[in-house]
Amino acid sequence: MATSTRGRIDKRQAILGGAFAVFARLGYAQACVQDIADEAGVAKPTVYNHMTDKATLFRHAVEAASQAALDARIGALAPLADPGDDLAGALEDVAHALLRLHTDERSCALKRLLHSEITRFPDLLDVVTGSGPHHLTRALADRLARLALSGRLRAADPDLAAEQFLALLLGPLEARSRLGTRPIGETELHDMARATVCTFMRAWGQDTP
Amino acid sequence: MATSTRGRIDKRQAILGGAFAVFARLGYAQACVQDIADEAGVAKPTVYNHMTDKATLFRHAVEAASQAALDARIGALAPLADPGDDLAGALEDVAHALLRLHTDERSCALKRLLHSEITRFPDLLDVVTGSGPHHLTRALADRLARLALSGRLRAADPDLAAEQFLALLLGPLEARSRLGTRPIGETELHDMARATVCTFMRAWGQDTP
DNA sequence: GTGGATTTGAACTCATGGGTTCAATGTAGT
DNA sequence: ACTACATTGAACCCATGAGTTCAAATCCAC
Repeated sequence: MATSTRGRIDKRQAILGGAFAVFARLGYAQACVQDIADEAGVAKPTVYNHMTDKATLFRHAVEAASQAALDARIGALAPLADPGDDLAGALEDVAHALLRLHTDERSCALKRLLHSEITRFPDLLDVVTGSGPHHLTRALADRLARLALSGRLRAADPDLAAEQFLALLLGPLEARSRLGTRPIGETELHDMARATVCTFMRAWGQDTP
Repeated sequence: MATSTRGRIDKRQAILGGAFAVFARLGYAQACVQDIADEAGVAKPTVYNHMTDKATLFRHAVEAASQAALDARIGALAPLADPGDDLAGALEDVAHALLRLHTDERSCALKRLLHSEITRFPDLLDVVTGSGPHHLTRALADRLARLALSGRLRAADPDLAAEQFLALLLGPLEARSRLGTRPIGETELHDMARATVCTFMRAWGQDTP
């Protein structure tokens, strides 16, 4: 047939990718395995050749997407390693990058899937605590602790500072994006990043200017 | 006995209540109408006597629960109408009340349902924008504007202040409650409220004390 | 009581979809 | 070329559950 089956390419990747795409589009219950197989360009028995269940298929797909999202987010913290002499500017860059990463299609879908299926798949909590906001908070706290040590931020409680920075940044997202159904314009993202950094520096910047 | 259709109205409430309970427990797709009828203490045809669809049943149940949640949350802002001379204390009371309201069983279930079914029921967005965080933010912004007028807060942008207060307060909830699957202790709630108010006052309190 | 509407249980129809089977058809490695 | 295995399409089995039908039971106003 004219299908794209080229030898022994690892179909597993195609299946996981297609699975996440379909789950993201339809949710767990509404996604049927045939749709996933079609999306992956693969026959249905092939899916069951690699994954025993629809459930484990879901788990693996979410796990992979979750890990990828975490890597990207932690990577976005890089400018804080050497912020130069414009700390607020570096924070704003990081804030904007994080906003972009949290508003893209896959991230919104991932968040929806986690929220909706967490009762049916309680073991996804391990994936979340392993790659969810907790790890990102810790990574950010590490950066902030360094900055506090060099006297550019209040020294007290970098964990709390990181938690509040992310809260200030990402909290308004839900309402503004209408639960992730509305894209947010680039200028609005910049405004949100600036407002976050401005308030954050008032609360956590070096006192006695 | 007030109306000639008393029975009808009673059953309708029971059905809506049971529907929300079952939807909250199982999600939309997994909840079957028979379960809902049982939960409501009613026969299945009676459900279809009041609601044409499983879908409209879901809509009405979510709408009712959403409205109730909004009323409670806006009610929790009351102490800000007359905060006395301890503004931080009043803010902390409000913060704590809001945290309690956002962590109870029904609120978590409601949030899960909205996130998971928003793609299948886009019209629920109207319910959300009508009774979701947006209205709460506006109500809080009104209170903060009054306080700013009397010189007890920075005057600039009460809308932003309200948005950031709620973000600081509710943003950390997601990670701490593990997506709503873990109850948060009373002392931890108090700590969160205090940390929020402390940071909020540093950023938005009257400058030059 | 009586009559009209409502509720009820049980059985029914029908569509969906998870998971399997199987014979035919590649595809690798040797 | 030959063998061992992966893949494929199509059909199949079977559980689940939405929505309906209907006769019997129940309720309410008058």
